[in-house]
Amino acid sequence: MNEEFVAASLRALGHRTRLSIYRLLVKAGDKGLIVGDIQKVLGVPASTLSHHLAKLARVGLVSQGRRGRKICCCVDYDEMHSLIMFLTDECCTSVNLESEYAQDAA
Amino acid sequence: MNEEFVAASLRALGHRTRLSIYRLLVKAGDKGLIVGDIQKVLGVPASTLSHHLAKLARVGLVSQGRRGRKICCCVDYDEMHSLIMFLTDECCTSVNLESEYAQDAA
DNA sequence: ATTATGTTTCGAAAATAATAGAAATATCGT
DNA sequence: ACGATATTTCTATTATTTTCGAAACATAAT
Repeated sequence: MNEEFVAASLRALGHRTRLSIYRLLVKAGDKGLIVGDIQKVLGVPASTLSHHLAKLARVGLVSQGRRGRKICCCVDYDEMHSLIMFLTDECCTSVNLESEYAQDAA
Repeated sequence: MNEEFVAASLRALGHRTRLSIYRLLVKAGDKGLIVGDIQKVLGVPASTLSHHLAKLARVGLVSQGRRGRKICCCVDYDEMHSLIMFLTDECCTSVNLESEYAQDAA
């Protein structure tokens, strides 16, 4: 996770609609959500939604897979964990680092 | 921390230069850094840097205070902690959702 | 007061991102 | 093969962001 990639990931999440999409997918859990269902919930035009999903997928935060003629979207938790880890380790005080070290110590 | 504010904060960090600025300030620690010093390290024109700092300050990730004719910039760790907490609680695994479903089931 | 220093605001250009309708693509059911 | 459904790609428009020089502003030193 280099700085450029982290910035791109944060930028992907740093948009109202995309953050809503992401949180919706988190709520949906492992089985994910069909693009059409996301559209119904958020009321975004199909092409706009597709554009936003592509942006989330490009940085690996969301994965997509075809299921018949529908496409299922899923959160990639590893990616979010890496992101949170970066923010915690590289963008926080040593207070946080202490707790991490504590885990190592324990 | 509502969704709109979180999106704005992520957007503020989702830019190469601004993420570099932020990390630089984290490294600097509690005493922070003078704008001019940030400029020397990153080699960004003064007006551009000022614009980026304003963007980080607007969402509270960075605070600025005048010290004589210089201006000192400091990371606001609470803000970053809130952000990380949001991502952890609202954008992570179903561990959280289970507890939600658990409420329904209970 | 004047000058030097550090930073911001102004203003305008260039780059990037967001939006969405229409056409294209992929798959299913018949 | 054909029509229906789900989604993407194309294309264009509009909106936002980034960039940075020049001018303005604030403070300090003389």
